[in-house]
Amino acid sequence: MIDLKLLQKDFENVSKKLQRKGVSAELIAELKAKNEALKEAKQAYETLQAAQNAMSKEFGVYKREGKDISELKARVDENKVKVAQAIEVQRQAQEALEELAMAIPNMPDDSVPDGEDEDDNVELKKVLIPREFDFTPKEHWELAEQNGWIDFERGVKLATSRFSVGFGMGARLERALINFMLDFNRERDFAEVSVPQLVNADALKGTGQLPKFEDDLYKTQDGLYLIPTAEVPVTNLYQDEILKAEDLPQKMTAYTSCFRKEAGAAGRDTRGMIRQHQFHKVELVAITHPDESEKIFDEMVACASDMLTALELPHRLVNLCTGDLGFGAAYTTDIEVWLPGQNTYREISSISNTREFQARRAKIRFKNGKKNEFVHTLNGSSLAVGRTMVAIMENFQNEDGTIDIPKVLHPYLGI
RNA sequence: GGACAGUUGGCCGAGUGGUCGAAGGCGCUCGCCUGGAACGCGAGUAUGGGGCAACCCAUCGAGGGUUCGAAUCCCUCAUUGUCCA
Repeated sequence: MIDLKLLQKDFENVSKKLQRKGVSAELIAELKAKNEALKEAKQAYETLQAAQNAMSKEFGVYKREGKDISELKARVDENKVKVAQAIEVQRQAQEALEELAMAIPNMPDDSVPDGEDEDDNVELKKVLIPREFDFTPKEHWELAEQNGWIDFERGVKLATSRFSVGFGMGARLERALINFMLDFNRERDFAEVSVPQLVNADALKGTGQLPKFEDDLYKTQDGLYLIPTAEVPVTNLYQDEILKAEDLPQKMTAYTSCFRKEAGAAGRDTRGMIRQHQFHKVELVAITHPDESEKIFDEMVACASDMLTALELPHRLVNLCTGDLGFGAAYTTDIEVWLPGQNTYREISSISNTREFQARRAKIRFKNGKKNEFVHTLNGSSLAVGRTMVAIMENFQNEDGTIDIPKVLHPYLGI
């Protein structure tokens, strides 16, 4: 959630920044008006309630002294009606404000380039030079089927489209990658955590998936949701807590399955395992002191990029433009891996600094001296496991369709 | 699934209708004491919101109700423990 105090104090600036993110000026003005309306309603209620409380105290005195209370009770009863009305006004103002505020995205950092969509993202750097093929490289689904690694049809049989089944090396490689990634991250001081893969609505509100993106989530009959990313349970570990300054930063890594309806992606990446309803991902999450978040962001980007380098996978870093930036992010670096079969770079990791945006929603604070302040939260994939498999298949393929395994994974596969 | 018992501040723990945002203890902070420390003594020590401030509002697992007034009574839910199936 954006800082409503800042909105009041520096309306022009906040408005300008949010408009870069596509929020209309009218909506921002409305947010300010609703915030002011709530403040007014609160003050009205509190004044009446203070009177009510004072009279109630008097009541005790009257009773003790055996005085006649009928006149006092009449006054109190009269005020009570007003209090009830004021509460209702405040409740409505609160609801109206929250509904609006929760649907407003984070302000993009000044460093975020303007742009419509992914075509306007700015390349920061390339790492490793893609290999030259002396044959036409195949796409991963062909290789996956040829090697018997992935069975797409049986995935559909068991569930529906966008599900797949791993067999043999297809299954083993997945597990090897997960272990490799977790070990790699742990060596860089990201502590491993194992978290629930179903969460409640509060957790999803905390990280920003709810209320706006409910359509993309699988929901159970008990009101729990399957997580779309480990970012949700890991970040919310500290929901509604006040951390000690010396406990920061909290750097964590977690492996989970991720579940997404991909509601807005009809027709995109329908073949292969680029865009599945269920996929595996190793995630990095950091909870930091505000002064430290940019430094740790760089660490996270380096961690994911170095992991790809260790896997010998060519990739590039791009700075997301305003149009491609996620709801909660102040700025994001995507890492795109080279896919020779598709002859293009595709996203394999996305690292974001949300600054206070999630911390304010999830009420994650720390003691800064005497004062409680919001932490900064960051998250990033390192890496999406399925897409890493895709990248390995396409980059390590031989002319006969066999696939080599990156050296760094050999110990994990007993080769 | 059923029965019973819990859920109070950083922690432990008292509190069954008003002076309770909450005794007492531990911990922590500051001061005194000391060559320095321990001990001892004194003061302070929840969170959010509003106000320059005095101060005001809210919060005792969550939500609702009774009442002029609820940590305390009633209802629902969550959760923990123990026992039963």
